[in-house]
Amino acid sequence: MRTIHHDPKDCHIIRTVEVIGNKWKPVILVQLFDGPVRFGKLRLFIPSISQKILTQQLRELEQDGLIVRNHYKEKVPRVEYEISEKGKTLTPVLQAMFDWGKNEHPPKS
Amino acid sequence: MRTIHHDPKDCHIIRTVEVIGNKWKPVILVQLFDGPVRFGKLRLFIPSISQKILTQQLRELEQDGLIVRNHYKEKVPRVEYEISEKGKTLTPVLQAMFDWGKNEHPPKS
DNA sequence: AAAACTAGTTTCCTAAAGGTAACTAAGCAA
DNA sequence: TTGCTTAGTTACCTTTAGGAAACTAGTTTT
Repeated sequence: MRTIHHDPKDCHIIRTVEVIGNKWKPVILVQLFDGPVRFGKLRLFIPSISQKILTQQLRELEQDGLIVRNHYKEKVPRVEYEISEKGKTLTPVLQAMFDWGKNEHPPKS
Repeated sequence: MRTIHHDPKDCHIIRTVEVIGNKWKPVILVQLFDGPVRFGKLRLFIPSISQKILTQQLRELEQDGLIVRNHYKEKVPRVEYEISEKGKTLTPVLQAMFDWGKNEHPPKS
């Protein structure tokens, strides 16, 4: 895996980090792996994220083609986010991160 | 994988992100998976990182027990960094990130 | 004695990320 | 018509991350 990167974009790891290497995106994506979720439910599932940041991260994930936003214009506005086909290719990454946090780096006491 | 996290630390993904979810740590760790590397070599392998940030990230990785710093007091100072046993448990995470960047998110043109 | 090499540290600065709180718009319900 | 709900937006601010450049200290080569 060791190589010199003249252009940072030549590094596979750097490109991955640019897409999901921030505080919230992995958390959001994991929620969506179990099926589509509404905006309000995401706020419930991740209480420590602010509304502004949640919206912002969802927009970026949509722009990167990892999730799909479905706006149902019913009586009351309903917006559901679901993982895209490209998003599903991240399963091994997120599963490995989940497993590591669970098994190799559990909360202290 | 979906669960409500009252305390953010209860989320396995969040704990993982806190340790390796920044711009440089995954890149540094990947370099070390192929064997111990000297400070100067790391700078060559990752030309886009600044010296200050490289030192800082290495210190944090050492504090988190993911790497080991070996200072050989020879004629000319020689410092080698190597992956620790705990660091090796991150292999599935970093391998998945590497593979995703390579196969599912290649550089455009 | 001067210059170079290794592995840093220090200071100062900019940019990006994240957070709080208040506001919005459309529809519905009392 | 006042208020509730959903899914936001906006303005403002703080914190964190990252970077450039200069300096350091011990040794070694010329």
